[in-house]
Amino acid sequence: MRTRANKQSGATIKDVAERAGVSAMTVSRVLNGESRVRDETRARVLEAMKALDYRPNISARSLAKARSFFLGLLYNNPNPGYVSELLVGMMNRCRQAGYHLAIEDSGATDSHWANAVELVLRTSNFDGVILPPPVCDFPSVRNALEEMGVPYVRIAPEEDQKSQPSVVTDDRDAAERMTNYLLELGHTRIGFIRGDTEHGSSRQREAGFRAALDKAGITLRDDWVQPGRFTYRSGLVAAENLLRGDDRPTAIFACNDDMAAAVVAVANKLGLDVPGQLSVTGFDDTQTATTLWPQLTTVRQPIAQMATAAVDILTRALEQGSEGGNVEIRLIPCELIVRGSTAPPAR
Amino acid sequence: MRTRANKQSGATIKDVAERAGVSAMTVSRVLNGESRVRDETRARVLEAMKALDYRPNISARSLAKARSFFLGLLYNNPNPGYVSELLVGMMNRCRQAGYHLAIEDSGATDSHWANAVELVLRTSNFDGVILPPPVCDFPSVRNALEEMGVPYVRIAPEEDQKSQPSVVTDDRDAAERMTNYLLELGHTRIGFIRGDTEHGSSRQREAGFRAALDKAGITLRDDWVQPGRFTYRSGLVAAENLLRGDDRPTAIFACNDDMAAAVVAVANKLGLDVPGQLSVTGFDDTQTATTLWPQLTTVRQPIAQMATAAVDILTRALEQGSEGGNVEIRLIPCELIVRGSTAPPAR
DNA sequence: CTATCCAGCGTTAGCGATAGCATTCGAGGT
DNA sequence: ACCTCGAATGCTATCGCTAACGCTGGATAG
Repeated sequence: MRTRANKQSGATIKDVAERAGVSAMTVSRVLNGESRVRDETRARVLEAMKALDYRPNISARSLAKARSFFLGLLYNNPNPGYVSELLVGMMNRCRQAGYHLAIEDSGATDSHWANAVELVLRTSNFDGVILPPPVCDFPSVRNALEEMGVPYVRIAPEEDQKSQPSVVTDDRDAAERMTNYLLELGHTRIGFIRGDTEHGSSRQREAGFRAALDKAGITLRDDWVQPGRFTYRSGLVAAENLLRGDDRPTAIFACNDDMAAAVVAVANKLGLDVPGQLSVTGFDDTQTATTLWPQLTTVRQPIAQMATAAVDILTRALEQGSEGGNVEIRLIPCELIVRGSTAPPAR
Repeated sequence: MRTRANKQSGATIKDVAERAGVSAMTVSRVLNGESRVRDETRARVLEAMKALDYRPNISARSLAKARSFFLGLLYNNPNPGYVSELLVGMMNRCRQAGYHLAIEDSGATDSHWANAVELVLRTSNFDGVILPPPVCDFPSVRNALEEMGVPYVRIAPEEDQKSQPSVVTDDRDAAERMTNYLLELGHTRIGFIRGDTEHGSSRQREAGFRAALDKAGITLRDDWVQPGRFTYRSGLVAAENLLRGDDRPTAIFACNDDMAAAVVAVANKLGLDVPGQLSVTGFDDTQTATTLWPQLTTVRQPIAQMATAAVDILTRALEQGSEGGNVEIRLIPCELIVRGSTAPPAR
């Protein structure tokens, strides 16, 4: 055939073999870094590869090895900063491990994903898949993956933390620490803005927040807990509800940085000084946290590190096949970052 | 062989063929939606596929067709918001066109990329590659791609705009329009913060800015043009230089939103009211623009749309092979977005 | 009534690489 | 001198799919 549109217009493994005076198998061995090749032979092969500008055909390799060396990231349009960091962490480790990373989105909710995932997997043959939140908690996605026998690792899942390999954080604990920090500053009138209820982390954070208040013996006012959806816009509404009137909190714990940014914006509009009259805390330490004035006191999730860990777990599992019976869980702790948006309450 | 680690533990095309009582070739035809199959036969095949839960092996197909149906995005860690929008636009079109998107990063500069790109292409067999800024202007990357014969499309390139398929914007014109808007508000004392000189768009924007001032007969003070690198931090420095002392501009044109955010932050620190005492404009309309208070007057680049266009050009070129001799260039215009960060100057 | 044509399908021959043995060959044991 | 053994390499059969071409039988043209 030898189409000219064929990418493999260059040399194939056979050409290299011929030129080096060995069999194709030996070239393959050199290619895969196997040991049973004499140094001199290896040198000849390498030279031939260079001379012919040989490039192995990945599809052929994938077919023969029944591996694609592609990992899929199935994500659901969360925060750009979050995704961006995920990608950085993943790509680093992928490169090290000799994998490539493909991304698939379906800006839809749980139900839409069932089909989307099926379609993706039908046309892609990923060796494994990584599920960040909130996709990691979509039952339909997990079902589809399990039915198709595709290994996956979840990042910061809420459900079934122990049954499947995953990377988890200590959101709850971090939220408690953050709240304690506010208490130590002297705040007792603290408002709270929830995150998207679809995300398990929202519940974790609220639990930590409440636990800290409980331990301090402070009763939380119902109207000081406002719903939010992790978006700036939802934060605006929540902040207005919390700050309207004179009987307002002296500190607000927002479940992520974007909503905290909204709180700062509303405070500015109302002429409230941050942090003089109102302390604000965020969560995630995304770029937003340092793009504001004042910069946000927040909790850093080492997202890139989590992503790296996820790839790590996945590739390791792939290398050792299905034998390694035990599911690997890795805990990555959060860190409290104190910046300019918090101060002791005005008296 | 029939490894059990083999993904293809399920049915192959032959099994389907057998069950449907046809040849494998016919199944392949059904799979690829070719027409020369009787409806009844097609139905039998489809049924057999469903019954056996058949999933085509992508590697085998890629090998036979000499196409991978994977596109690569080579990016260089710009702004998360930018990347995020790129991804959205690309993935949508990719899905429609039956392609997958893989991303590759090498948080390095031009020189580092030469090797990185080679390595990537040696281990990936993308059908084509998309180069957003600033990678699109790295000669080493383009050379590598051309040597390896991999088609590529550039987004918003500065060099060689006409020699290769690309998606371009009217940065220059948009900057001029933005400047005119400030002039119309009555500003004559306008400061400017440059972007990263590695990005061609920086120069375009500055050119547009200067052109508008020229036409209005306003001479630009040298110390009112400050360097910047598109980062928030560089914006802080630039803003402090512009705003220190009393003889300061009444408006500042920052080359992107993050730097504009920094200007707002510095203004707040100095007790300058935005927009009352200082108008600020950004560029890109990233998330930052609406996460601030006041929200930024800025220029929206329809990034997602540009990304879509890039995929479009690339896939179209791939479908028609190397025949379609003419290079496709698509221009996507920017849009001026007026928000709260600009107002007439105080008198 | 025969030649032509084409829709509909099958056969064959790869695509480029790797797995699993088979083979060779020299070193060391007895 | 014979045998065993293991390191280095080759042979062959796939991996699953598709391109290219070949065959068939009925519709159509003349």
